[in-house]
Amino acid sequence: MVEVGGVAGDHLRQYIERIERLEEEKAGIASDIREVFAEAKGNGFDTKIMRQLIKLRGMEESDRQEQEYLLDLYKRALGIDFEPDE
Amino acid sequence: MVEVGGVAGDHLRQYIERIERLEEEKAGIASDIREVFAEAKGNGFDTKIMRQLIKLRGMEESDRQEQEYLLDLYKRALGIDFEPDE
Amino acid sequence: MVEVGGVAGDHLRQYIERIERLEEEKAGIASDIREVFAEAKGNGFDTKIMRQLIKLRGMEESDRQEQEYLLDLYKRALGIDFEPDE
Amino acid sequence: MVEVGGVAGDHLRQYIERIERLEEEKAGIASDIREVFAEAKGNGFDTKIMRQLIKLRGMEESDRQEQEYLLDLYKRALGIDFEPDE
DNA sequence: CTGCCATTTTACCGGC
DNA sequence: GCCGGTAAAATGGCAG
Repeated sequence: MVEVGGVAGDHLRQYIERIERLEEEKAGIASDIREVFAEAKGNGFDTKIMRQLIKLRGMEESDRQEQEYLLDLYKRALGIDFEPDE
Repeated sequence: MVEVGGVAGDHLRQYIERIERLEEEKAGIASDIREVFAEAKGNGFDTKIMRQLIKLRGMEESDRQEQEYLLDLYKRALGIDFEPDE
Repeated sequence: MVEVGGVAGDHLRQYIERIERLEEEKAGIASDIREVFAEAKGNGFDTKIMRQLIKLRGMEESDRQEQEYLLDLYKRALGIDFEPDE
Repeated sequence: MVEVGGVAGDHLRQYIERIERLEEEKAGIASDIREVFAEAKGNGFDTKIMRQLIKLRGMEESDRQEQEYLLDLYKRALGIDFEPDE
């Protein structure tokens, strides 16, 4: 890419403007997501837990199992039990 | 949030699904952005510089204002009560 | 706080310098922590799991239970099971 | 990491405990910093402005260099192959 | 595959 | 004491 102010420059500008437009859209959607969380929070839901849930749902089952397995393994290695009701 | 399987559960599900849909859209746009970068790269543009250009353009306003704000605070801290209008 | 360049200014400077010194120390320790993680990683440990473990250990038992309870509740509200071995 | 309760477990425990000790130190210093801010506030200083001052001082070098780097990239992007030394 | 960078998440602080 | 916004940490994704 050598030309500036010429054809290549125009192309560069077009790429950049397309990207900027897309990023605006992306930011708008991120804003929508924040709004939904805010609304849920306003109705008494715990957004932190909601985020955990969404992450779990999005996770491949195998990944989730692998992670649980490792965490359990490490707990054992440390001799921790973390009984739910103790 | 107390009901399970009842009204609250429905609301929760709706929030989660709305968010997941929005996140899909967002991921789609992120993918579009990547494609534009890839195309630009294929035409000989340096994507790293493009990213910096975009970042710079995005900062020009918001960040410059932040800088001015900081400088203003700084001046106030150095010149408190020296200005007539305080 | 009205004087600048006088007694109050000196005090301000001293406070700021004390804080900056403390923040340097803090940054140094943060760096040490990163090093330990890096070493552990080099010996085959999964640092993400380690972080989870450390967080669990540092958590109040009551908080941990509350969080687990809520996550379980929300899962039920969505009708998710997440059986460990299915 | 395969051994549990064996050598690997001991290593894990040692890493975790080292990190926890370091994090305690870090938390202690953070607490010191809070105290200094509190004392300054008690003597009539505005902690928000103090924080901005500290941030500004910290940015002066690193961030200014970043700005210069960005501007340099920018100029290169606008003037590629116009400079003799490229 | 490793390091880097952007995004996301968490923790903190000040105001109401 | 909560809530909002703001800074730090951590996770994930991408380029090289």
